[in-house]
Amino acid sequence: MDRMRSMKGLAPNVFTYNCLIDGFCNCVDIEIGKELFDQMNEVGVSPNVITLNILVDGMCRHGRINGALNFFSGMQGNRLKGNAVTYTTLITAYCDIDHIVKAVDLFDQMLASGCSPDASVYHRLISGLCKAGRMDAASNVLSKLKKVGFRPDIVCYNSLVRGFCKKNMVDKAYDIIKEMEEAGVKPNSVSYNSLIAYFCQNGNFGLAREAMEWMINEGHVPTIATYGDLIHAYCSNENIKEAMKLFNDMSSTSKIPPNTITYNIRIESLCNNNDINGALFLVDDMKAKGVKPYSDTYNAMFKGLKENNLLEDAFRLMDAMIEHACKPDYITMEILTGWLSTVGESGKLTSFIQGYKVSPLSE
DNA sequence: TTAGGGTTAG
Repeated sequence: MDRMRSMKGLAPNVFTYNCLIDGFCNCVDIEIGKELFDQMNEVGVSPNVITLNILVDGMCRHGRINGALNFFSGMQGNRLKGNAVTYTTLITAYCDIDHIVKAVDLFDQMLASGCSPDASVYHRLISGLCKAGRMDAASNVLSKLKKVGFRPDIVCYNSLVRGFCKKNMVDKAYDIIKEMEEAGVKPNSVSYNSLIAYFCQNGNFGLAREAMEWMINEGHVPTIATYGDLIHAYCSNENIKEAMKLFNDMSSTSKIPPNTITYNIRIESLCNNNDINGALFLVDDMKAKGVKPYSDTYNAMFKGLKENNLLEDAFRLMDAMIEHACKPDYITMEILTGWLSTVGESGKLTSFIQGYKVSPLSE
């Protein structure tokens, strides 16, 4: 931009600034984005609503949601009014941090300010309310959405199905599915998976498998999440045989190979049953199948190894983490700190944190 | 040429 201005004598316009601010907000530094915003005013380029939205979104993405709201409020007093995009961004951000009251408040504020919401604003709010388990309010917003002439889409319906299932209101979930069919929005695998998850959580394997059949008859294949739910539920109910069967079916018949989460479910279950060798075998199996273990895989293992005080195996896995650049998270640290300090191996932990291997059998 | 992407498993 500097070269454009000085060498070509071209003045940057609002597009130039918006692109630049977006770049700084997304990957470098919000403060520079704000400085550029101030600079626009100094050089007489008027920011538009897109400039506002870029900054609001940037602040939200950097966890500065209240800062974003303050910035927005400050602008509203001046010449910049928000639009549906501004409100969607803020409502989504507040929903994500479970400040659902604030999200609803912003929605009301939008209506009061005369800014007309689009379908997206309704969708986000419904999704947020469903996640928060506020199904009455979600149903309410759904009615409003329809009243003003929008139509819920598949994602919006799925939020509702899931929300009702989580609240043990499965009849309501079925009502939504019925409504979807009537509205010509075909339930998809996500819709069925919500029902399957509900039955799994209640240990109702008969109905879970029935829902899976229903899903298949409707032309949807079970997904990695379908299998994950079922395998987890079978493990929790100590029906390891059935869990194993599904796990093996995944690679052979279903052509959906188990992923990291599927492995984690089984590894956790084996560790809980003190079958450490079985769990270690699965970690090797992951390697053989090219499935990458993440910190939670290691955490499950460390927990099991700690219970059984199998230090050498833990050192081996700590090295594997270093080798594969898998970063320990706070859970890893919690498990290892407690364990290694009681057995007088805190030195290993220090090396581990610094990214050095710990295993080479120190004297 | 610039802005918002929301639903599923551990």
